Amino acid sequence: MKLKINIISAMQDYLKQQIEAALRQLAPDLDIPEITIEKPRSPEHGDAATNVALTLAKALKDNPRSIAHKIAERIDATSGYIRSVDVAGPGFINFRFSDSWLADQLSVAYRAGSEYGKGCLLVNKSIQVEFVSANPTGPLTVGHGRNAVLGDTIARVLEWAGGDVQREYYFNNAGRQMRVLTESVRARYLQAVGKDAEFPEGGYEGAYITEIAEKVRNENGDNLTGEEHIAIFRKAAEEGIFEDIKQTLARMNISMDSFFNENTLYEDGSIDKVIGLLREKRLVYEEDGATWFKTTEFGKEKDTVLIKSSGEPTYRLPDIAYHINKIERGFDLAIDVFGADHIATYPDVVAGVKACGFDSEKIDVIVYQFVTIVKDGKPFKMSTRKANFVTLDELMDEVGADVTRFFFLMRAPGTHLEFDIDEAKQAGEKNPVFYLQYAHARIQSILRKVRENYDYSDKSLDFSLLNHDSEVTLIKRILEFPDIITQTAIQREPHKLINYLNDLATAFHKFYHDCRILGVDEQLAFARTGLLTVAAVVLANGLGILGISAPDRM
RNA sequence: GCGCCCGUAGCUCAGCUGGAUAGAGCGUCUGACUUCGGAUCAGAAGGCCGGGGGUUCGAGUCCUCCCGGGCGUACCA
Repeated sequence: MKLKINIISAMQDYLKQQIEAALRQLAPDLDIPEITIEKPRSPEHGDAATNVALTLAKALKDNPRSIAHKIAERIDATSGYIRSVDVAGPGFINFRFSDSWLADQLSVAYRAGSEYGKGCLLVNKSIQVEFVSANPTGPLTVGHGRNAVLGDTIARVLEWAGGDVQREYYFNNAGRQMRVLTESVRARYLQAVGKDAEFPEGGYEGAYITEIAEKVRNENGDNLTGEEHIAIFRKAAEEGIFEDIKQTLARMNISMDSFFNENTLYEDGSIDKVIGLLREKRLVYEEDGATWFKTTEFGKEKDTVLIKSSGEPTYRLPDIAYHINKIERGFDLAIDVFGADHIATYPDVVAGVKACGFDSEKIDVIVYQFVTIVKDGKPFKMSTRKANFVTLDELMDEVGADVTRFFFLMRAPGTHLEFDIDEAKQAGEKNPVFYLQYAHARIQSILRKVRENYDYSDKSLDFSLLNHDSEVTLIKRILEFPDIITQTAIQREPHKLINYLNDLATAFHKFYHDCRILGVDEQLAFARTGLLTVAAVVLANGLGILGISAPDRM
């Protein structure tokens, strides 16, 4: 389905219907194409425009402008929806919304109150968003931040579109990573109690490892030197790190609904079942002691190992089983959020799920490009193992959770994000997030003053009094909000919501400079108060979807 | 080598899936309230949209070939 943003959908439907009716009169035999209505870039071209006349020039054997005129004169401009229809440029038809229609729509938004913007696109859809999914080998880093914030924000916007959303964190506490981690903790422990321990090759060097080792020592004493105590270190490492991770997420306004341990897929036989199903389809074979998946059948250059000759599965096998598990749990849609480095696994998983007879269409992926950390003016290479990373907690200590979330969301997921630590730190007052928050706080301040000075009542608000350019611009922005949410939910690109909120805040600030509330005619003052009430709702709701606070004072 | 992503103002990035004169923030320069919050607003400067071909009424957007970055391309996760 083609869906254009920035056009109020009711208006869009109305215009389409009008144009179709005109076309049926003009050319009864014509196969009417999908009519696109868009918002022109320049306000001079009206509030909405269509290019049908240009696209139909060939089919109708007429020049676009002539067609456009014929359509335009068959459209009723006195219906209440629009106040003008014009033909312009090479054959565009431009429409202008009527003041009364805008006032009516604003009134609808006003009555919706804090619910304004909620949609029904995904109502009755159960959706799972899986994100973060970092194995418990260390604190979350700035690198994980983009994943976490994107996943949570997309979950929020899907909820606003009516979806029933579950946030899930998938982890593996049984693989090689965890063994190395455990060995690292144990080595630090042994060193602490004065034993001559060799630090494992490629072990985790962060200070948090030493802290966990210290904790084990405090709780269990100095006698865990034998190999038989390894489980204690493992458990301490996993639990300690997971606690940190959950706290970090909570600080960022993120709360998971479920944690899924990869291990359950082994325990409940899912792994064996997948291998069995793939074997039935003759997509699996043994070679060199390993079990291979015939990914060449799906256009890949090489087949892929599912079970190593050591008998240990690669991560791809549980990944397939896990996604089948999601579908079996009944989700209508299962979204994965992962970084560009995992892109290669996605086709294998989809192919595996499909081959096992499940509907892989229900799986969707959001791939985001890497975050380049810039520190002291130069790129900063990070590695969890080497412990030369910046943790999310450190970042939030410096700039706060709101700024952190905003930075990760302000760019399209598909583009590389440059996160300049120094800039974020010194951002302070000029930070873009404050522009939005300030607009909200400023409106709240005005609303407080109105309550102090007037006996404000919304019983008989007359929004048709709002005719100033700045008022009309703000109203139009406000009316775009529900469509922006729908669009963001479909495209899963939260930066579009940010751009919109920026435009909205700009429209408000402009209004503020041009139009006063205190001291003008009371009916007008009340209408403006109503307008600002809705503007504040949109800012608060928009920021809420981004997981960012909307302060009343700052 | 092959696959995916990216290349737009000095810097960081938008650009509504092919529309009209390519935008914003930061930075630079110039202006603006004796009343609602100057964390604001108005204006200026700044561009061969990496480059060449092509597709059509129309290309930053689509196809192709180069150039330049990132990430994959493991019996690592």
